[in-house]
Amino acid sequence: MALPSKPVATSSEAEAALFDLVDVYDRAYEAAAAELSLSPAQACLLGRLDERRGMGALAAELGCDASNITQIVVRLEVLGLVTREPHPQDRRARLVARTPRGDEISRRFAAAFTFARTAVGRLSPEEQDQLAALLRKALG
Amino acid sequence: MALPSKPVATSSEAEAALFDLVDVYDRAYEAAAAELSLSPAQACLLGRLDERRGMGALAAELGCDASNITQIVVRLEVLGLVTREPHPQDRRARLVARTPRGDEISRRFAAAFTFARTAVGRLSPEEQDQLAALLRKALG
DNA sequence: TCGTTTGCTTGATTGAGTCAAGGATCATTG
DNA sequence: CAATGATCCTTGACTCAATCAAGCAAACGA
Repeated sequence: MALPSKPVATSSEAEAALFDLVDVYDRAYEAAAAELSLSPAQACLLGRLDERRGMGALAAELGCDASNITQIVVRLEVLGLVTREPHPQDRRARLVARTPRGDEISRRFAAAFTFARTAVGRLSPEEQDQLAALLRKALG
Repeated sequence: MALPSKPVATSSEAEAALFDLVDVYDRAYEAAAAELSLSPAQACLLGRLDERRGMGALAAELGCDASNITQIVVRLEVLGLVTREPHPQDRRARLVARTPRGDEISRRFAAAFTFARTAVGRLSPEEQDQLAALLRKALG
């Protein structure tokens, strides 16, 4: 399990609540991935393949090196969850697509990662709107 | 940079705001650590040493294997940021403590990780209370 | 005292992440 | 067209995080 991104000292109640939220969220994400024998990175990538994409697009969106994507995609390919098809127009490029089994695993991951749904579900509709508005304002 | 712990599909505005918050938070934490040439794990551990602690206590608190802590502490030790002192009563145990330089780096990390402070600071005091209450309720 | 538990380390392995370098293809331009 | 340069991706080398199995040494308990 990844070490929490969490300082010790918190100067306000709201900050402390943010810390706890992020911590619990990250752990829940990791646990949901582990249920399906995926790493968080694999789950993340798989979840972005509702439509097939190029390696470069994935790297840009996820903010990491292209060679990192290559690595993760290769592992997903070995697991039979994605394929790398040739790009019809550009023979340099590869399009990553989920296999049917990849679709199934992705669906099961979405079902397993209940944290956000559950947390939001504890609030009334008005509270949910409030929370969304406050977070948006806090995010600037 | 770590891949975001973020699904694509979000069923509500509040959920989407949570995703964004976690994503931005984690990246900010990583960036603040990088400013000081620390990994997130190193920054996390260093931040927990306001008082000296045993390896086991750190592992338990951070929810990982003791050998992982050993590894990270060794690197921090090489950097001159922590020491491992013998435990006065128990000769099996080691107490990890920050060096003066470790204190300085830790202080600078806390200063560099402005995200939570800044985010909360965008809210009025009443809004901060609201946010804290909503998050606590959502966390269950 | 003897066996067990505790606290930590070591070694091996896997995966994420970055960087540098290179091959292949595309696109442009002279 | 041919040459040049940019783009897309892969490979290799490396660092760090994380886990597991094994083991040592000290403490503890019967």
